[in-house]
Amino acid sequence: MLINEVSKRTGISIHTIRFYEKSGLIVGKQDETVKSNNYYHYTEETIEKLEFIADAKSIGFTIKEICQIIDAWFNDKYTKTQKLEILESKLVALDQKLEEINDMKNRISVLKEDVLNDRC
Amino acid sequence: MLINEVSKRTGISIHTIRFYEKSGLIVGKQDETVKSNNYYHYTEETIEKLEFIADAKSIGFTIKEICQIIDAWFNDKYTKTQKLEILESKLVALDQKLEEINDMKNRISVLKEDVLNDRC
DNA sequence: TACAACGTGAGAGTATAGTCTATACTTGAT
DNA sequence: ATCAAGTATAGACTATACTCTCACGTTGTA
Repeated sequence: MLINEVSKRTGISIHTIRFYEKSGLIVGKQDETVKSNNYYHYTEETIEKLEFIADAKSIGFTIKEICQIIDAWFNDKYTKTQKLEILESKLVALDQKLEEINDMKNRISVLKEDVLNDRC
Repeated sequence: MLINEVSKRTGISIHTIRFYEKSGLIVGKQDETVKSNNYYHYTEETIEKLEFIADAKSIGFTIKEICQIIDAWFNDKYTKTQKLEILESKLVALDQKLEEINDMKNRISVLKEDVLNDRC
């Protein structure tokens, strides 16, 4: 499928998709047999990746980190052991985030109590 | 205390502290009785705020959001009801983040299993 | 009194993650 | 054949959150 369809299916703008391609998150293929244009073609894999990217971004992963995860997922850039290490490190980071968020919830709850009881 | 001490106690650079002051997150007071300089003086409240800011930033709150929380905490800019609404909305946002992070943990665990079993 | 260390304000520079514009070529429907 | 809509490339622009530099005045110790 062409970029327009990818954009429509994911809700991610064409500009942003191109930006992600430049950043190495996704890869389109040009059809060698067609010489009149240099249009990029994308597959279902791109859709999957873009959906993953959207979720990963919303929880605070940077593009570099997302790139690592995608490489550990789709590419042969890393060995099996390296892939497992990368994924494990992300799980550890997520556990830490869970903890930090729970701490923050407690702190804000205390603030709320303080406001409620005019201690603030 | 002066900015240098604030910086040393919080580990936040003087530049960043000034940036936070410009952004409205913290406020220093100039001593009116001293006319030879215009040094800003900070209190323990500033230290508390800066520690809160560091934690809030690390879980993904933007400066605008942190500003809102601090105003709901220290300022009289908002009514009691408004303060409670702001704090409640942040708690809801944090609960949503917890959910998203747990979802991402599951997804990455699946990827890990796939790599482990050479399905990837 | 010299001078290093500290303080201020203004503004330039950097990194990240887009977002938009301009130019030019291609495709597809009429 | 025409022309709107789609595509590619390069590069400019924006927002956020710093980070650094410069110029210059102040303070405190030798």
